[in-house]
Amino acid sequence: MYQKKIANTLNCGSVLTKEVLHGKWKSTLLAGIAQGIQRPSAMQRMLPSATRRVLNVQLNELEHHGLVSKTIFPELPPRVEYHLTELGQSLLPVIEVMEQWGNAHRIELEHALARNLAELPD
Amino acid sequence: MYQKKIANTLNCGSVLTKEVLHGKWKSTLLAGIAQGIQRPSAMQRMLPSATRRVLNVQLNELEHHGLVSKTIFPELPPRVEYHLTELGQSLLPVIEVMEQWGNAHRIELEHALARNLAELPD
DNA sequence: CGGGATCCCCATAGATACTG
DNA sequence: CAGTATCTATGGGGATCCCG
Repeated sequence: MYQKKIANTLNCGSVLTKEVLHGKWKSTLLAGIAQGIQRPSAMQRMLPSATRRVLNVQLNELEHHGLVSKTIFPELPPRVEYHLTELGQSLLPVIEVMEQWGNAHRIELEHALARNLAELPD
Repeated sequence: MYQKKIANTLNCGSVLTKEVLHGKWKSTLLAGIAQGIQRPSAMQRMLPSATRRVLNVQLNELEHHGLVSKTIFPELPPRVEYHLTELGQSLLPVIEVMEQWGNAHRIELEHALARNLAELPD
């Protein structure tokens, strides 16, 4: 019988942070929401290569993790807005640090990652 | 990640950072190496639940990404040491920020992650 | 001691179609 | 416009065995 994957050692804080950010579009979504991109349709415009389903899945995860809140307006046409919670806002500086490090070392990183990441203009 | 289908948007720096840290044990490995745990056998002692193979895979990735350097001593018994490169050292503050955020919000996060695990499909 | 090679499971996420 | 259901498949990571 295949045993469940070895649980992550949650006593390591960085692993918790990685867990919360785990997902292909999460950091981008959080940054986008922080910048005012709050409606799903706008997010799709921001990330045209992400499917609606995946965005929904990740938004749901972000919501369940307490990083964003979801507001449904009972209108026609339907309107939904996502906002950062306090916890989500507290994560922004962390994303910002990651953002800066990634940008600062973009050249070296892209070279090293070149075999794994295809270039996409987006 | 799934770059063969849809490549990650590399114009987002945080995605680069996530790519580099992508892997179950990478942040722990980097922190360990920074603290002087440089030999594979020591890493296994530090992470007894990680298999040797996975540690090797992730160490190879870290090396390939330019975060660590590998030194092989042609001795008997064989000896190998990993050291942080400058790039790897520059990443330490980033991990530290993630570490602190994760620790600061441990309670809420563990609650949210546990709740997430409890949510099974109907 | 250190590092592969092989096999296998399942979580993430892509494509598509459908509902309200 | 927003969200869900089903299907598919890539690849991360676990177990195990074998080599220098």
